[in-house]
Amino acid sequence: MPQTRVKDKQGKSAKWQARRHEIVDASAKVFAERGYHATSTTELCEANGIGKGALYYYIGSKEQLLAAIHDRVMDEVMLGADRAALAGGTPREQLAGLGEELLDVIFRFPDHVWVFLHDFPALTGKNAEMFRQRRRAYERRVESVFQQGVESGDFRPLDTRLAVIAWLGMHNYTYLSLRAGGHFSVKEVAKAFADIFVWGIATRG
Amino acid sequence: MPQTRVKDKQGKSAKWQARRHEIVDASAKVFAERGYHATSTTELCEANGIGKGALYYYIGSKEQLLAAIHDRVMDEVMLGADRAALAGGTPREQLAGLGEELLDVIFRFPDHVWVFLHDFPALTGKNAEMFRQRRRAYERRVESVFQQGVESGDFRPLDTRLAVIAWLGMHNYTYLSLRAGGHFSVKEVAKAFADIFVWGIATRG
DNA sequence: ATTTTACTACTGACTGGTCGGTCTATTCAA
DNA sequence: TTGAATAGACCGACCAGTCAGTAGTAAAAT
Repeated sequence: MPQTRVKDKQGKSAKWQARRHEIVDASAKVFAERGYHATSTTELCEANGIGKGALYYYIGSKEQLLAAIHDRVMDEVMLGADRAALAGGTPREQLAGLGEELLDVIFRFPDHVWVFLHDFPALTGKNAEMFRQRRRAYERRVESVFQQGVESGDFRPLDTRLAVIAWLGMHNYTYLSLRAGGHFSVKEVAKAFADIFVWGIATRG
Repeated sequence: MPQTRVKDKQGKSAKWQARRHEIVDASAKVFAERGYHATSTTELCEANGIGKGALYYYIGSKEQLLAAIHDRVMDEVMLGADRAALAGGTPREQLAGLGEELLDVIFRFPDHVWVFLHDFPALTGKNAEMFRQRRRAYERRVESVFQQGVESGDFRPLDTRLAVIAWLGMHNYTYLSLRAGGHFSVKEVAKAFADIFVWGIATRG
């Protein structure tokens, strides 16, 4: 059993994993610009400066590449949710933390997120099922914060499902309008959104 | 110059326009289910029960069909904004009216809206420019309500651009989660969203 | 009343080209 | 000398769009 060439359980070296990672990231950019279905594997080869053989050596198939981009987004989103949960605080603070973490992912991985929110219907079979499960898991985490807030009396009684839809839409949709390095920073947007959602926009009476 | 066969300025009869309308609507459904790029013109023929010749006799090209679906959505959205403006009221009432009209379009034309929000990057040249202009025009209308509210003191001072992005995201994103005939009615969702946005979710102190 | 003309509405075979993916051959590092 | 890494020719399938032809019908001409 050789020890110099270290391989993981899929039988691939760390070097292979790193190169694959690079290719996934570069391809996400192309998908974000042209769309998944509209991007040919030949274009992916050009963007990565490699031939078809090398491309398929790393990605397996076009759909597996798409799934890898989705995984990357969900990994980051879940990590952000973990950090927000670890920070603790009142339901209001929890919600603000969750929002800032989500916006942070959207600003740090704009291409991946674009692909994630646009081309998920192209996933089939097991890939689609995995995607749906992870997405649902995240939505449940958000919903539980709303439920806690209602129970503790911090939030007024409300339909938590509708609140989740409103909150997710408000944050996710920024991938269309806001970019890193643009007019607003993550913290500014997160603050403004948390204020609107928690306190509303009406003047106090 | 014959008078019996009535044609419009494009030289097409009312009958032709009606049939085209049917084909646009049926095609929107297929695009929503399978995606614009993933749908072949042969599939569109099958869905409409016609051959290639007839399809192109009515649609001109695949992209013109896509543009027609976009026009249909924007026409309805603008009509809704007109109705909301005509109803008048305070900035708060204006905003609530605008939200209900927008959600109404999303519930009445779920397929068209799905295509509108998913496949707009496939529009090119003049089609893309027209789409962008109309979208911007609508966003300006929404923003002006926020500006009026801030000026009148009904709304607290806020960045109106960020507020528009938050408001649009909250409403538009429902196309993913909410369907007509589902658990919630348009009025329920509109009410819940207006309450959250205007008053926030925190309990009053 | 009947033929001719003109035009709408439509078919489906066909075209040039592109697609995702495979395969054989080759390079190169260890 | 072995196997990881790579190129690019190649494959069958499928793509958007075209075209020659035609059935049906309403208007015009006879």
